[in-house]
Amino acid sequence: MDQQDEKETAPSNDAFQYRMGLNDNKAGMEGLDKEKINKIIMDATKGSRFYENELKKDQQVKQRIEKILQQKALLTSSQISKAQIQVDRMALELERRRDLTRVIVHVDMDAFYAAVEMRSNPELKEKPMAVGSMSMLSTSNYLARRFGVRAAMPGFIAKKLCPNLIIVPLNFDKYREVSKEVREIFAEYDPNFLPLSLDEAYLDITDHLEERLTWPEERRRYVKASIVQKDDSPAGVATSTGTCEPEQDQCTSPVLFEDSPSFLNEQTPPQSLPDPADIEEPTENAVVFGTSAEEAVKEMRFRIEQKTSLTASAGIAPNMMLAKVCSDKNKPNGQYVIPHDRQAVMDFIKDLPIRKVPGIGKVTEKMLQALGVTTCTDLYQQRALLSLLFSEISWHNFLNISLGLGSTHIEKDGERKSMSTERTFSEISSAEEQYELCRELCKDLAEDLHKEGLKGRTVTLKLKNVKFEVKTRASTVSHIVCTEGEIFCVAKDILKAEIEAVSPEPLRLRLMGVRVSGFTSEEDKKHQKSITSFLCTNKPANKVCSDATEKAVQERQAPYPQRESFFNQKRAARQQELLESSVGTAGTACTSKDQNATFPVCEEPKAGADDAKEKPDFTCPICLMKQRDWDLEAFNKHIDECLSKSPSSGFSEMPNKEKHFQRKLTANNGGNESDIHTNNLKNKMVSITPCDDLYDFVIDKNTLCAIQGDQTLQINLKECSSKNMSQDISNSMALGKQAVLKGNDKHIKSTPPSTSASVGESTLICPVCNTQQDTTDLTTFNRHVDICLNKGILEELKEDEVNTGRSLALGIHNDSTGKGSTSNKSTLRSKRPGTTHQNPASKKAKTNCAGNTIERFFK
DNA sequence: TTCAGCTTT
DNA sequence: TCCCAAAGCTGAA
Repeated sequence: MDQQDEKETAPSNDAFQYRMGLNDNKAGMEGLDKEKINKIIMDATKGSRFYENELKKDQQVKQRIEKILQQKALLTSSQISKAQIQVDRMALELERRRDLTRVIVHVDMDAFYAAVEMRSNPELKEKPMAVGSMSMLSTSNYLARRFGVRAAMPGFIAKKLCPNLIIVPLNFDKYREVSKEVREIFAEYDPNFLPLSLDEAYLDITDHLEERLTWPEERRRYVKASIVQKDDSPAGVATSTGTCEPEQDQCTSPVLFEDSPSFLNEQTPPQSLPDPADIEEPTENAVVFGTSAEEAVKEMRFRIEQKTSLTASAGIAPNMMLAKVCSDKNKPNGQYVIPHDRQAVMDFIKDLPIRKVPGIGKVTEKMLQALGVTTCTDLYQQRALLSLLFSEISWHNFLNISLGLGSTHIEKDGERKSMSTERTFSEISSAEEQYELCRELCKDLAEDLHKEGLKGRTVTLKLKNVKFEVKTRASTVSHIVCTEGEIFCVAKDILKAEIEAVSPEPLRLRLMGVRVSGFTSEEDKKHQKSITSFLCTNKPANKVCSDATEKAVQERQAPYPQRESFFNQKRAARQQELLESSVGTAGTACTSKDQNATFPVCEEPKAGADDAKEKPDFTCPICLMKQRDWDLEAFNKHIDECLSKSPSSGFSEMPNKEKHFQRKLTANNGGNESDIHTNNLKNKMVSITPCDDLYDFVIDKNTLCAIQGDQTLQINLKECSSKNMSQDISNSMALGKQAVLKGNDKHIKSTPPSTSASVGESTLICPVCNTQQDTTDLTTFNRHVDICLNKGILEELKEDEVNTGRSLALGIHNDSTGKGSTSNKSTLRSKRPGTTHQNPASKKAKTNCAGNTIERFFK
């Protein structure tokens, strides 16, 4: 927003002078002069931790400058001449491609938030006011700016500059509402306009202008409406009747500047003087706008003001870079145009300070200044030098700027690349509170991600300590994360590592943020769906398939008999048991929804057997890419390559069918967690057979975290008694409990399904065949489970083959049809749940448990 | 490629 | 008592 128009124009060696800006201090006006403002700010900040950190950052910039100057000193004249030739060649090419045909407009609302607030409360118009809080201001009105009160300044400092300053809290809903009205107008000039924020947008009005030429005068005629200030009630549409004279008291347009020129009397800057033939005389309250770009933009601004009683400034130029610079030129409530010819562009660029150019900020300005570059002319003259000292991207950018070039087509941003949330607070030093906060952030972020249907693989934790030092720590996991639990599982490990890094000192934080990036593309998602539904026969419908998909799937399945997988049969049996055992008890273990969830509702849409034969659809189980038109050999080779590329990891990356094995859950978390609080959990097998299925399990010191789709179950192990823990776990799962279970008071009280879980040495129940094993020895038990699993998958694959006509074989043995070849078998190793995620502190130390290797390949 | 920090808006 | 969100760049590993 208006941070741009508040961009400091004068560079400074002082870390704080950047808060200075235009201080127009008109004669007779109340306000402060520059020195006074500087002094007040300095007094208010000097010695603070923030100040110390700013000085530190300043030092770092100085070091960068020194480095670049050293590099410069090493350059020979021949290097520079060589570079000159290259750069000039490039400049020539850029010149050749210069496009002056588009008419790009950058529109920026004046002091937007402040103006909206003043519109709501006209009393504020006569007072210095700002929008924000004591910690930070978003913007200020022009009266407050005379005191040096500016955007991005903390409120408490602003108060020192201007004790009478009124600080109004932000109200985004209100700003969004007004923004919507403004955007409706933008859309009439360019339906593909690009909003940058609530108060700023780029428009390409080239097409509009062409069309405009054919418009009759009537279409360019607007009646000036009265603007009666009411709370949040802007003026009627511009063409409405019943207007009042501008001189009347109620007609307070524009809202922002009582001393600014009224719209129609506005002093047009010399460059933007319209062709006298172009503008037509207003008659009474009507005004007719001409057909030129300037007239169209004036009309747009007029309509914005009429509709919202807020003013906007605009820049008109052949490209986005120039348009943006222009919109700042006659701010507030003005516009500026650069005619569409090369000379006009070069004239405009000539003395333009580089700092005015979007993309060149405080640091870049200082670096360039150290090299003697302050204007765009300097930028052009030093082009060879810059090409040797800066990265390619940077010097290309500099060259473009110095030629007055910029993007000529307005492109909406591509797909979002990350999503984050962060919070600033007064110091938090207790680890417990930090984890709690981290969870809260994960929760918020998960909700936001859910709204946009995003899932990513990289979780970044941002921490700012009380010394204002910012740290970011990222962790990329092999599985997709999107739920609170999934994000938290990664984030909390990063946090833990950071807490431990400063131990025994506490980590003293003032900000924490969580970000998720590395989003799966639409294609990935599709393939992900394809592979998971292929491999998973028991995922609750809403977790993987949309309702529509599910319906379609079911319809497509209709001609085929409902097939029960080995696992499903076992599950169904357990369900039955569960239901029977819970009859008559309060708090039934499984809801009807749960029951539904145990039946195959999310199968891969199956084409008929013939179809399958005709159109082999090889989806690689590793990279999830559909490998169409490949022959078997190529496909297997592809999988082998994928496997060799794919990082070894915990079970979380396994396709869902393999996740069945996760129920063989060891409570030993990589060895370091030997102090698992609970009672006998250490190195013990926790066999969990919940009525719902396919959970990811994560155990840390105190928490067992079971994740399934959007559901996250957390069981605080610390607060579970060893006797009841298995029940706690199974109960939670049986009820699909989503709440965080904490403390005994929150434990589920209903009668537990007695057979679904077991803990400890006395009862080990095989999660596959569901029978109790007469052993307390872990190895023996694991062996049994392995045998069961292999048996199970074999049966299931056979069934699959019968039902789909697709031939599958187990790589560890011969294929069951006798037609397979083991020579080029591809292997998909299902890993034991040693670790479920990467611990940032020991990223490389992933646990790979032996045994239970399922090798399968598709044929 | 990934990560961490920085810059910019 | 000095914000928040997102993107892009850079240098290092």
